[in-house]
Amino acid sequence: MRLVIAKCAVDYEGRLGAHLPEAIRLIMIKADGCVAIHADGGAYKPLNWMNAPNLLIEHDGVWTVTNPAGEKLTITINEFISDSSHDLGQDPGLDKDGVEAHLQELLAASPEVLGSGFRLVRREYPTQVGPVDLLCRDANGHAVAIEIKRRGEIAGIEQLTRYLEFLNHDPALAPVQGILAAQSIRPQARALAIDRGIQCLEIDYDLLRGIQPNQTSLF
Amino acid sequence: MRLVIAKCAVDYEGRLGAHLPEAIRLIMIKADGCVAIHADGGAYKPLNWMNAPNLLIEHDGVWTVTNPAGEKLTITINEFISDSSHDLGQDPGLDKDGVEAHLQELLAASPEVLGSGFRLVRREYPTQVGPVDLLCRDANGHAVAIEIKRRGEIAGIEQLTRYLEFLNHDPALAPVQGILAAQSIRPQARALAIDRGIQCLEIDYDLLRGIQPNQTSLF
DNA sequence: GTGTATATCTCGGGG
DNA sequence: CCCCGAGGTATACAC
Repeated sequence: MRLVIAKCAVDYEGRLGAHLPEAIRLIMIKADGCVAIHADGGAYKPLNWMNAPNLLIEHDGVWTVTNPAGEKLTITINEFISDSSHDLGQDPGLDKDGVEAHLQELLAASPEVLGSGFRLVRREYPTQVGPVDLLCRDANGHAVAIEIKRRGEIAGIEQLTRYLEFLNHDPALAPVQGILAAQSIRPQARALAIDRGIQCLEIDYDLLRGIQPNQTSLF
Repeated sequence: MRLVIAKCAVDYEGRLGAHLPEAIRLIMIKADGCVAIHADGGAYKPLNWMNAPNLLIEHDGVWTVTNPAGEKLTITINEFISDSSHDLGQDPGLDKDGVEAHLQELLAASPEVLGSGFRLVRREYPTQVGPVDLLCRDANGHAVAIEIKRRGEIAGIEQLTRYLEFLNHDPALAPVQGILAAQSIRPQARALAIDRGIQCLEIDYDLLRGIQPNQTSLF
């Protein structure tokens, strides 16, 4: 990784156009060739950037970064303040815990949590407007579509509403009931769910993680 | 801005849990106090981060960053390789060109592109659930709500659906037709649009930019 | 502060 | 390769 502190102006032409007037900034060049310009505020977003793969040409204080998509970043450097390089090596990567995928795995393994007698038909059940997280049958054999979220918000209800709209076009499934399953559900999402006849279920992630799939019916 | 290259392990506990095993990384600390951990690939996203406002405590090679929301980032440093600071000053900020607002300006100036005989009623027509990008009247004088996007996706159809729902409460407007105008429209968005009786229009931005508003009716 | 809409969104997965 | 959905989305703006 190369880190350059420099007084520079930056121009981007690609998906849109963007211009940065001259100022002192950090230019970060990573081992994979990607480039990011950072100001001294806002942890997350660079002011300008180019992702790999791309081509960096340094010529007389003007750096040109181009990529196969035809995007172009031009860095005009008027004063170098610092320039250093370090070999960081390969990163072992990030372990995450508690994302939606985990919740989906756990619920797929223990559909009883969603309702007594529930059994899983399949995960990621496809529709014309995207896949439903879980499709189940309830104790009476009726189809139930489950949308899983870490945080239940209005968008989740909208999403489930779309799926139900299309699932109910299929006579082999209709009528399909809907459940929003989330670790927490905001009052507005709950209100909208009630209005649309969608059931809300708050799921305790830690509790669920403790349930072994083959022990749910044991005493 | 302080830049530290160090062999470190990182733990985040907050909206989810995330763990980074020990490796050499860049730790970036900005003037506003926010912290970002970068590996040597992927220009945009840090591996871990904490946005301002937060509190950074350095204690014996263990850095603890906490914020008011109760999130916590722990950086355990086993070896410092480099540690430098620079005063970057205030950044003048970024100028952008070619975002949705531009498309809206161009379509507002040339409503004929949306349909023969279309005329503009107003931009950002207010409703209870947010402003409609364009409200027009078609050749027959019927109201048409236009939602403008660079890329037409499902969210745009949902948005327009909400607007239409409320616009149709107004007897002076109802019935209101809907159009999604975008540079490109995804198949799922198109499917949902058809299902809801919303029209899709793909707009050529470059072509539109070439049209002069007062020349559309000239030969 | 909450809610809503945008983003050069990034990133990863599946067909 | 495109398409789609999740994200610790972040960020800006209106109410």
